[in-house]
Amino acid sequence: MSDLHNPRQNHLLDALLNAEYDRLFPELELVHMPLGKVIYESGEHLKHVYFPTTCIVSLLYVTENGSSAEIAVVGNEGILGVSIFMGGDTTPSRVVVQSDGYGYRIKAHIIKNEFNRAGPVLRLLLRYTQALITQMSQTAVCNRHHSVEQQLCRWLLLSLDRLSGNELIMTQELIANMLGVRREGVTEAAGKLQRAGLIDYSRGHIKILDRPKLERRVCECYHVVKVEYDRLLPSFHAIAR
Amino acid sequence: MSDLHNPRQNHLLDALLNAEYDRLFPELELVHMPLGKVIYESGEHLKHVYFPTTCIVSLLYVTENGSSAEIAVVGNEGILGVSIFMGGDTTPSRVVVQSDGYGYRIKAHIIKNEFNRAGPVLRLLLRYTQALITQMSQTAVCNRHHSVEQQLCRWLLLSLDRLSGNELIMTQELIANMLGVRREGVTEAAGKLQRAGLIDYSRGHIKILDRPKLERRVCECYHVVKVEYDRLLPSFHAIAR
DNA sequence: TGACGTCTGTGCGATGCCGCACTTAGACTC
DNA sequence: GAGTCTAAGTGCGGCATCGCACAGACGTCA
Repeated sequence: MSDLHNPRQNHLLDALLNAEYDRLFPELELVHMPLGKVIYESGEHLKHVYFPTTCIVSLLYVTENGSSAEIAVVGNEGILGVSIFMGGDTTPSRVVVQSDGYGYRIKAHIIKNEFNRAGPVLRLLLRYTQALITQMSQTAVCNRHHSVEQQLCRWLLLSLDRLSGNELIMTQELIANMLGVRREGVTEAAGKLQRAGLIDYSRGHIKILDRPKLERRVCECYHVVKVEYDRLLPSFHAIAR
Repeated sequence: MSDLHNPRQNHLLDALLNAEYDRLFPELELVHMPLGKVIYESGEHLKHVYFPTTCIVSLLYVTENGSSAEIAVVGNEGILGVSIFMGGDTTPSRVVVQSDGYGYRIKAHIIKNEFNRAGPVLRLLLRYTQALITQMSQTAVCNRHHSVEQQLCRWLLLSLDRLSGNELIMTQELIANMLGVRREGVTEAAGKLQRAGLIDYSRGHIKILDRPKLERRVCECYHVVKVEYDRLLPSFHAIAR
């Protein structure tokens, strides 16, 4: 495997002790996760958990009339498929790749076995799950109280935190689906940010020009979640090792 | 202790094997949970988990400007303070009693010890936590896409499911705080439901007259969550025993 | 180079919710 | 029975977002 791809790029895997890492390593399968790929369909029985390394993935809920809303974003800080070890084996959410990249996956029964050792892996995964719960809750509040523009800022920052560069490949149409708003609403909000010099975009490419200003314009929701992630998963090494 | 109060009124406690139940029983402390009582303040270090029996409790997130939104409802089907065993020891949410009643609490370190046995109690609590995650996620979607009236129906049904009778003690002002909308918005929605003969209310007393009609008027969110709870925590006995 | 498809911008009326102010109506107290 | 308090109803202007329609603008590929 090339230097390009290394399981330790995922923060959770990187936090493991050598003993656990060595047990899991042979079971890790590198997978390409292309833009738009549906990792789990709503209600589907989950066969693997995924540890994203360079991709970003969205957890979406889709309503009966076809509209959708993003519940959470997961990148190299996290894991997909928590319901496998939480005990449900499936969830009503749909999981879609939002930014092309790679990740490692591992068969459900392997991670379950590891989890059932009730050691550092269990503790790490549960702490991550709690951070995820915070993100979901804050999303609910944000949907209720904040403007499209603020939510767009939040979304950009969430994505940026999980990327190496400062450019996103993403159309306004797709962002609108994530946020559960109209495409025109995103156009308007993005236009404002562009005019203010915070971002620059064209035809599916978004460049972040001024992150500090973006952080000042975003609603509190972004910061609340970030603080909670940092608190729960600080130096990862301190938790699991 | 009178027959009125019995820990087995809480479904999670009721699902325990005798071995686990007998270990926990001496540690259970009956507590009155009066309307409006703040069980946990946002960010506070949690000292107990609570198993509601006759009360109903709301998980709220409060924004900087003072507006709030309910993230989830917990009654005798659940437990409060999941972050204790998830590993965070605290959460950014505020937890407030929404309907007067009782519950049992247990010291944090006791439930942690039990959890760390990695047996049926752990499995039960994690499955419950997953159900809770579903409720939170669906709340986020509902906040985004559904009308105040639909959300009021959902809220009424969620409360009703956790009560013995068909009457709620709750002002429209408080409901508005839970839903994160204006009081007048609730007045309008409740007026419609009353005129349609689904409910009857006056000065803080709400009677549900026609539950089936309420279920037909509610958005899908209610049903999605209910189905998931039933799936994850079916006959509780099957899980833990 | 030209044609087509996709992405983005704009204008419009409709709507649902907001914030505020004020009224009406039960319930409780003295 | 009068006064007081709280819960609930109503009216009005404002605003954000919606749904729809259509017009440019950029890329791609023949």
